[in-house]
Amino acid sequence: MNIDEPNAAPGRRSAFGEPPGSAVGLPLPAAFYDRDPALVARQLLGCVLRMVDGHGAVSGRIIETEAYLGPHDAACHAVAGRTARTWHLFGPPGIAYVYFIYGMHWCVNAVTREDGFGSAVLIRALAPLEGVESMRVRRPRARHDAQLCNGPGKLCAALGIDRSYDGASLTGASALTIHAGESITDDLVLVGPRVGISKAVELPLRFRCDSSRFPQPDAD
DNA sequence: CATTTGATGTTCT
DNA sequence: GAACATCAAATGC
Repeated sequence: MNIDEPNAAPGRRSAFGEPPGSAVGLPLPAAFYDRDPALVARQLLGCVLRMVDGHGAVSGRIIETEAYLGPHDAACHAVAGRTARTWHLFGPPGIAYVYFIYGMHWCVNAVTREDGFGSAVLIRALAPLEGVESMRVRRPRARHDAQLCNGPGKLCAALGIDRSYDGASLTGASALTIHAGESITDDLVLVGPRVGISKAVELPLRFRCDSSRFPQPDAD
């Protein structure tokens, strides 16, 4: 796979037997994540975050991300150093950094750059792809399917991501993975400052795209 | 519609 | 003790 174009057509479809139209590709390799988190955040748009448990696959296309650059970035958890909480944020590229926020929500990041450097990309929103029924069970208060995964806490609830996935590999051979998906051209990408940041520079580090342009999952 | 507020607990100052 | 990479219900138009 060419990590500079992870969603390019060749090799996009995986051999894992996804239903036709799921557009789930190969798991992204660790080298994909061993780069500038802002670039990784942009290129994760259109890729697929996927959880496989005893009940089957639950997944969604990534439609919003946020980059956290490193210890020099006042909004990044790495500013506090490598503590028990941020241990995996400083881990090798391609693992998950999962943390608990506001007393009730989990958030999942893809760790970027080399082992020992604390930077990551927060996965902020998904467009549901597989396992919508499981998502509805896990998020009974969501009134519409469009609201199952349209926030960082919501998508962790919908996929069942919690502390037990902190430090887990995202690159394959595990329950939680990120796969190549649909290519997102620049004209579909909206860029803005990070959400809810009072400190730190207001660089355009948030990336999002509209889910309506993607192939829709098969109706139930 | 938009804006405000309550829930809830960990982390850091 | 305050802040927090949030969510959903309640309130105000």
